[in-house]
Amino acid sequence: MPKVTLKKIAETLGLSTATVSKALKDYDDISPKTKLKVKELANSLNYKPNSFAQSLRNQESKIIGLIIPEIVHHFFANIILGVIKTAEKNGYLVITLQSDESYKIEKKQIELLLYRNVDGILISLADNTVNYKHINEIRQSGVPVVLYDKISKSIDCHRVVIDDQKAAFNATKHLIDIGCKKIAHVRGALKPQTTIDRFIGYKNALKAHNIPFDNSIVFETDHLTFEDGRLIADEIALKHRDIDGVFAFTDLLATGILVGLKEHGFKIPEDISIIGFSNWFLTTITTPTLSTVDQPGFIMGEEAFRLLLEEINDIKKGNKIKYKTIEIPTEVIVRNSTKKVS
Amino acid sequence: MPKVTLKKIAETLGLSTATVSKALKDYDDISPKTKLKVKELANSLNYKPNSFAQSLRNQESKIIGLIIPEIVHHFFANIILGVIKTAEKNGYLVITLQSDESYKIEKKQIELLLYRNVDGILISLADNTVNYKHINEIRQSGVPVVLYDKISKSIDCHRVVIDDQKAAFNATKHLIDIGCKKIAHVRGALKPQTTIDRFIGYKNALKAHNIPFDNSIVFETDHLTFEDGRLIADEIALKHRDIDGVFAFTDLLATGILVGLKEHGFKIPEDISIIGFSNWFLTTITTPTLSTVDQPGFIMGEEAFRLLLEEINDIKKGNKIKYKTIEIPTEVIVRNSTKKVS
DNA sequence: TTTTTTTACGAAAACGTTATCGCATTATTA
DNA sequence: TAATAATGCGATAACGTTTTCGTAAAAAAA
Repeated sequence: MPKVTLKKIAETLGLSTATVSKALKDYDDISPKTKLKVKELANSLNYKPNSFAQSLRNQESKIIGLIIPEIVHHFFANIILGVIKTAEKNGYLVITLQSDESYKIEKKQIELLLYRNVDGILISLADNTVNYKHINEIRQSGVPVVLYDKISKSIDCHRVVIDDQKAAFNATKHLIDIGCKKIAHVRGALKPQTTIDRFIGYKNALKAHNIPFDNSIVFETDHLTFEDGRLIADEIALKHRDIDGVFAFTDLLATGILVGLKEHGFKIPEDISIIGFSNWFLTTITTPTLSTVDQPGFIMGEEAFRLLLEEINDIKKGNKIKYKTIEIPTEVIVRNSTKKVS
Repeated sequence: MPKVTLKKIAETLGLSTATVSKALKDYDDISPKTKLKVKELANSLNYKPNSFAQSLRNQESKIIGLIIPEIVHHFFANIILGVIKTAEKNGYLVITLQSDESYKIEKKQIELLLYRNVDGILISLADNTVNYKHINEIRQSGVPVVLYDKISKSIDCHRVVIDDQKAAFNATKHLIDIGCKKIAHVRGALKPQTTIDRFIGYKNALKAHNIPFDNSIVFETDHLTFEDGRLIADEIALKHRDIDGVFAFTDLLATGILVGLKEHGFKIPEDISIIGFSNWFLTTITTPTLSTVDQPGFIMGEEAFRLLLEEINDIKKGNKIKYKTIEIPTEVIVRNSTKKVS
């Protein structure tokens, strides 16, 4: 299987590689007959241009990099899908890497991607990333970056996010609307901005509806696991039986709480309503099914790629770039774990 | 940010690009002093070789393609992770694509990857792929392919699989071992080989333990969904109350059955034991937690990449290749949905 | 017919790297 | 001292493509 190149086609046809190249690209200084001949031969030989040569010549790879903190995760898997599918439609392929939520790995992977001359990078910052030199290095090498989901406000670039405050506000408001009076919040550690924002949204909703904020029913946990959810359920059953609504930071946590409370004999949603966050698949198979806030990963991935493409093209055209932050709307999904108190 | 190339380094140092290139690569016909000078300058200028030029010159991309039927899926996400991490360790990056379980898309994506001159392709066949011309085209173009998970025995290449028959045998055997006498099997449609193999494993286990096979308690469903599981639970509750064990084709199905049976008042595992397949995350959060068969995605991805790399290197060295099929061991994970009848 | 325009193609450089040779210069041996 | 060997570097071609520019030949206009 000898590689078929422009040169080979040119030789068999008695033309120059220049002519062949132009014929295939429909340049208008090539006669229709020549074009036809060339295209026919190219087809029959199953000619595929060598993408390295093209990339080298055109200074673009048509490949972008995607850095994800954790692939095995419903939300992020959806992001990958959104990015990949949109990229493919636009003639781009995607190299995916997982940072394991580590700044060090994130940094190394960025270098890896730059070395491969990707046309752009999509990145969701690792939780322990607090230093943005590595991101700025990307920009200095002229490669566009778009931040998605876990962003930093101190990096000037396109961003795709959800409004965590608003989403949390609406989740809490839903509990209030169905009649909950004593609403707990279960959250993670302080670090990621999302934790803070959802907490703020929760407090804002209480305030907006004249419900006093009570810090003793804000539960903090480090691990955001199912098991942690159960432990918090124990605590609620033991010390806070007057709670009638729970807004949890993630669906997994919410599921743990749900199961834990059921084990303590609480009826969900009759005794306590529970709402989670993210709309993971598992929320559809709990008993009762879990109300949640949909965090649309696919759309976020889609939009992130679109923004990146926009910037790539703007750079090509020499347009001045005005960085945007796109906010993807979230939606409260009401299922059976929250119910109007009648 | 002008690109720093070999030429630039050569010019500032009064050397030729050839010398610079060789100095950086520690050729032994370059003096130590020159090497030092070159490396220092390269470092301080933050020189990164242009990977297109290298690829063009060396005829290798150090990129492989990975085609997955469905990314948003616990097992496949783990495969991606296994591939990506192992590839990264070995200096390769991975372009991931999703075939949506479609032969047509799969075919198009293979072309996409070949056009980009990937050094190899990892692919799990789409359920509706019955024609293997597209796979053979990969091989004809000299690019190695490794099939993983959903393979075809009629394609001669490296393969990574689990032994579905053995795994299903062991799952069923586990039910028998704990004392189940009337064991149902819930399976999918005929098409994928996995369906057939697990069914065979189930039957073999019955036979090996002198339990008569009863086709009326083999339930077939098209969708492999949670909801389908519930429907089958209805059927069991209605017509087959003597069943004391269920081996389901997937964890999701098993979860549906578990929930459905509980709603019908069955105690799990006291009345009926249930075992699923794949060890998805959700099996750890059902009540009771679900016994299952671990299908180790990460390891499969890891091994698939290793085989691919082996073939890439064998081709380089001109070694003759003997195709292997690696079987990744599975393991029955006993949780609370199966219990010894005392 | 001659001049001008149009048409159709090719030469050549460029993208950045690598590896084979060959050739000076210096060091070693006779 | 002369012949030989080792050392250190550079010229060059090659990987395959794209695009600018130049130039023949053919067509149109004079």
